[in-house]
Amino acid sequence: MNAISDEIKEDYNFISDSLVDIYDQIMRIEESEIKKSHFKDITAKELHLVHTIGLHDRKTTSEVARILRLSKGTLTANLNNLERKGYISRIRNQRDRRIINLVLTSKGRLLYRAHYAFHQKLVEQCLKGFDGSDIKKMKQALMNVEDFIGEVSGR
Amino acid sequence: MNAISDEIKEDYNFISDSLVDIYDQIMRIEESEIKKSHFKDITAKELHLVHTIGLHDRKTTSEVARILRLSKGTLTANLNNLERKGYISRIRNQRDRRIINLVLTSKGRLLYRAHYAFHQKLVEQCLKGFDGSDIKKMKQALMNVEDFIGEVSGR
DNA sequence: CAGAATAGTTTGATATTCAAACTATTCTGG
DNA sequence: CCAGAATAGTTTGAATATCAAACTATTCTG
Repeated sequence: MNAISDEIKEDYNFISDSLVDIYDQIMRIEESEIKKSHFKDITAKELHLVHTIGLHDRKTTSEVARILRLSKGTLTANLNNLERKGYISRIRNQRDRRIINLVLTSKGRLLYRAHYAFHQKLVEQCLKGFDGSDIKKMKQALMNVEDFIGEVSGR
Repeated sequence: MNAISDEIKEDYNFISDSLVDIYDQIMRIEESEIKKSHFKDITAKELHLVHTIGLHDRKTTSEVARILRLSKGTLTANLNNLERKGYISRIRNQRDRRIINLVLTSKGRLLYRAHYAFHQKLVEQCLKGFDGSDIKKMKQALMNVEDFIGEVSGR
C-alpha cells in the first residue's frame, strides 16, 4: 500500500465518520431553526411530514404512509396533530370517497418554503467555491448513494 | 440568468431534494441490513448509540447524553436495554465513583464493526470512479457542512 | 466538615408507534 | 344488479420512548 492510496483511505475514513454524524445534527438544527422562526410548535418529524405532503400533488394518506414507512394508524395520529395546529387540511376525494387527499394550508406552505430555503442555504454553503464540474461530481455521488440504497433495499 | 447558471441552479435543486430524502432511507437500510445479520434485536437508534459509545474511549453516561442530546433519564433507559441485550457494559469509575464509564461488550464490538463496514461500503459506492482530487472536493464539501452546522448552532 | 455540586437512576406523566378491529366506500364476478 | 371481496382511512389498546423533576450516592470546596 503506497502513500497516495493510504491518503485516499484516510479520506474515505474521514468521509465515512463525518457522514455518520452530520445528518443527526442537521435534523436537530432544522428543528431549532424552524423554532426560531414563528413556527414554534413543529418537531423535526412534523417538518419531514410537511415536506412529504408537499406543495402540489395532493397525495393520499396511504401514499404518504408508504413513503415514510409509517403505519396507517400512526400517520392518522400525526395528521390529526398537524391539522389541529393548522398546517394541513384533509380533502375528501369526490371521485372516490374512501380517499383523503392531503394539502398544506397557507401556514403549511409558509413552513414548507422556510424549510426548503434552509436546505438551499445548506447546499450553497456546502458547495461554495465549487465550479460546474465539481457540482456534477457531487450530483454523481448522490446518485451513486441512491443506487446503493436501491440495491440494498431490493429496488 | 444564462444557460450555464440555470443548469447549476438545477443541480443545486437536485442535490437539495436528494439530501432531504436520503438520510431517512439510509437509517432504514442500516437497520434492515443489521437485522439481516445475526443482530436481530437492534433498532437504528440503538445502532446509533452503540456507534457513539464507540470502541476506545470509555465515555461517561453524561458525555453520551450530551452528544446525542438525550435527557439523562432517557439515556439510562436506553442503556438498560442495550445492557440487557448484551451489547454494552457499565463500568463504575474507581477514581470517581459517581461516574459510569460505558464500554462495548465483544458482541457490541462485533456490531460496531459490522455497522462501520456498512458505512465504508456506502462511501466506496458513493465515490466509485472518483480520483484523489474528486475525493478531496468531497471532503471539502462535508467540512463546509460541518462549518455551517457549527455557525447555525452557535459553535 | 457542612453544604454545594455533580453523576446517574427512578418516577410519573405524556407522546409515539404499531397491529388489529372497525367503518365507509368502491370494485367485481355471477 | 347485487353480494361479498377489496381498499382507504380511523379507532382502539398495548407497548415503548421520552422528558423533567425528585432522588441517591459521591465528590468538591470554603
